Amino acid sequence: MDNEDVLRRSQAACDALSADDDGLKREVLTHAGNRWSLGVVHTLGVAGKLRHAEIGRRMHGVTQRMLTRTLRQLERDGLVVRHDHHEVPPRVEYELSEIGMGLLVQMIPLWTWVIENAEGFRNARQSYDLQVNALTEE
Amino acid sequence: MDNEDVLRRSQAACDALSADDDGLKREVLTHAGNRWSLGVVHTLGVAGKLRHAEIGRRMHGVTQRMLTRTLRQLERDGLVVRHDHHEVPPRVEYELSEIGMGLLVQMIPLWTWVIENAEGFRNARQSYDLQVNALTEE
DNA sequence: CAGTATCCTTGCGGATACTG
DNA sequence: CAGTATCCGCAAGGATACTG
Repeated sequence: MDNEDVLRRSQAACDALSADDDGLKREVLTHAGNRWSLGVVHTLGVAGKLRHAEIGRRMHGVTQRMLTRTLRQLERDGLVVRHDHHEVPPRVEYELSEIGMGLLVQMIPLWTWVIENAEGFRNARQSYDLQVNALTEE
Repeated sequence: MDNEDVLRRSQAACDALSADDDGLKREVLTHAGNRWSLGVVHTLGVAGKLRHAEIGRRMHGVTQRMLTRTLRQLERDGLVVRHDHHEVPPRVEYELSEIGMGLLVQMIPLWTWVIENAEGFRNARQSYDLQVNALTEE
């Protein structure tokens, strides 16, 4: 993919995102950036079908509230399927949908790239913050 | 890339993101999900070097405040370079950095996929909302 | 177990007015 | 022109306690 190709394809993609009348696509993209979404998608992708508590155990730091909220959002976006077995005590399992698996696949190159460029982000931020401090201390 | 390969690579990527002590990588990902970030990155990618007002003109609906804020954030993340010519009246130009161009490239497959699956999202949301309405109206 | 309910803080997004 | 300053509403994220 050469430089022109990049621009042509990004043009097409951004046109489509701009013409996004109801904001649905941007919303999905935003949700993907939320605190726990990527972790849940990944966890379910790796492990298959999991119960609520089991997901919580595998993800460090998530509270019950945020896990429930994230799962509801992912379910609403069609990325996760909720299986309620209607038992007492309750047993509810979650798994990635087809489309959710698709997202997982699409996210991987981006994640990999972000990880590879982490040092660059850190350096950029440091020099930026230094500059700002120097200015405000004048 | 077969199914196992997907899982192996997502495992590696998510391990790296989980070990993200300072949250820097997640932060960059979150910023990419913000309202105007993608548009600015795209606009600069297509047009090259642009002035503040020129970016505003090319992006429908953005306010001065949000544009400035978005540019500051992108600059802090190292995705955008700010050229202040120190003239009166002020002339400031922005352009994508190398690393910013890299993000643009990485985002394209994801955007394309989101656009292609927009119908899926819409359907998922509709049936979800219908179910919720049916439950709360009981 | 799988959630709600409540309360809180933070930051996004936006409108409007002002300035070097 | 390229921003600040000030206001607002809203949703994300989190802590804690309670429930069928």
